[in-house]
Amino acid sequence: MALGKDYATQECSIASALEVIGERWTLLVIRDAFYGVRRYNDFLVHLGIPRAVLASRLQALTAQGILEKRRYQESPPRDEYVLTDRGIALWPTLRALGLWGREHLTKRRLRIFRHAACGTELGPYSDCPACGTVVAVPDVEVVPGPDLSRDPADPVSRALLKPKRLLRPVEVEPA
Amino acid sequence: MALGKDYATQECSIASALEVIGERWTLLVIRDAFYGVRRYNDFLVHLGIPRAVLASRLQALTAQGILEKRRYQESPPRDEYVLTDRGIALWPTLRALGLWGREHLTKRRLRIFRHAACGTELGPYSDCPACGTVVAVPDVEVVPGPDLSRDPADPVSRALLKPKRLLRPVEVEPA
DNA sequence: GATTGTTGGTTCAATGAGCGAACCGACTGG
DNA sequence: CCAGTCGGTTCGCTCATTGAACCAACAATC
Repeated sequence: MALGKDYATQECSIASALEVIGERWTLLVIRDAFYGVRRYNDFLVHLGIPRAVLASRLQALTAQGILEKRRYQESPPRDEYVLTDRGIALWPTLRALGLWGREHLTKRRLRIFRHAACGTELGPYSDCPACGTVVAVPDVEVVPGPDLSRDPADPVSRALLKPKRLLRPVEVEPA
Repeated sequence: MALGKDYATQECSIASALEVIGERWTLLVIRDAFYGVRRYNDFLVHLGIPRAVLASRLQALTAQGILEKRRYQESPPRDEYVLTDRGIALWPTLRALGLWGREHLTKRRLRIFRHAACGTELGPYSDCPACGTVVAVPDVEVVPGPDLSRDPADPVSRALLKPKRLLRPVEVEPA
């Protein structure tokens, strides 16, 4: 919220959190990072976000230590943005938000999250009902649900149709 | 948010959720509702939110079925806003967000959430470590933590210094 | 019965953030 | 040499947010 003044006066960790991740688009950028999106252009086409806004969000998230900018080739110089531990710690929030949206708004099963080790669908707290443990983020597998469109327009969405683990880089085939 | 166009094209329950509760101030209004704030003026002084924005948010949340407008006296006609079941279902999201903010940003214990029945501090998923159950929202007690200021300026914050259960109306003493 | 205060708003001008389109520099591949 | 890609920046336009002022319905006080 643009560091809008007023949240600061709230003595509240929720307000502090919103100060950092509460702006428009920010949480969707982070969601995409969990799905393995790492590059400027992939965020761009997948989110349909204005370029200037994306640049601003990536910079802010990097400054906050939620994303890390990492050089992955030298010539031409190219960077990718990956979640830090602090960013990964947002998973329970995203999970709770997605579950609420699914149950109270969309009522569709768009994506299913499973324990990669055993294939069991995760409980609301990213727990594996079969193994009785809380599943770490890298061990979560995302698979398309029955209500997800099978032929999306953009290449990133198409790449995300393949089952994959969270955080693993998505493989976008060049147009 | 603002029903900005683009979230709509995302096939994602997180995006849908953000469409509804992602605007500036919205989640803080909901947080206050959990804390027992119910009246226009109490939201106003506690949040320091512009009047027009508060009116707009309350109306939107009511339209979405997250808050319910309820007449509590006839003359003069006065309404209060209380959380519906759909609103109460946002508790895990708020809890996750607050925990993240506390651990990665503020690093202070501002408020402590306990199981009212046994007094045990809640785990990250609103579970009671002592009883081994997930604690329902009305059974959660909020008490001020060691790092919370003891003499806040506004009367609502002052009223919230008393331990109380979530959702129970806060008793603000008239100025 | 006139005045003041409380509650819950609406209206207004000024500012700031988001938007889409255009542009740009560094490089690659043909 | 030319076209194309990637990761941005710049530029107007529009729309949302802000803070201050105003307002209507009533209650309590003088």
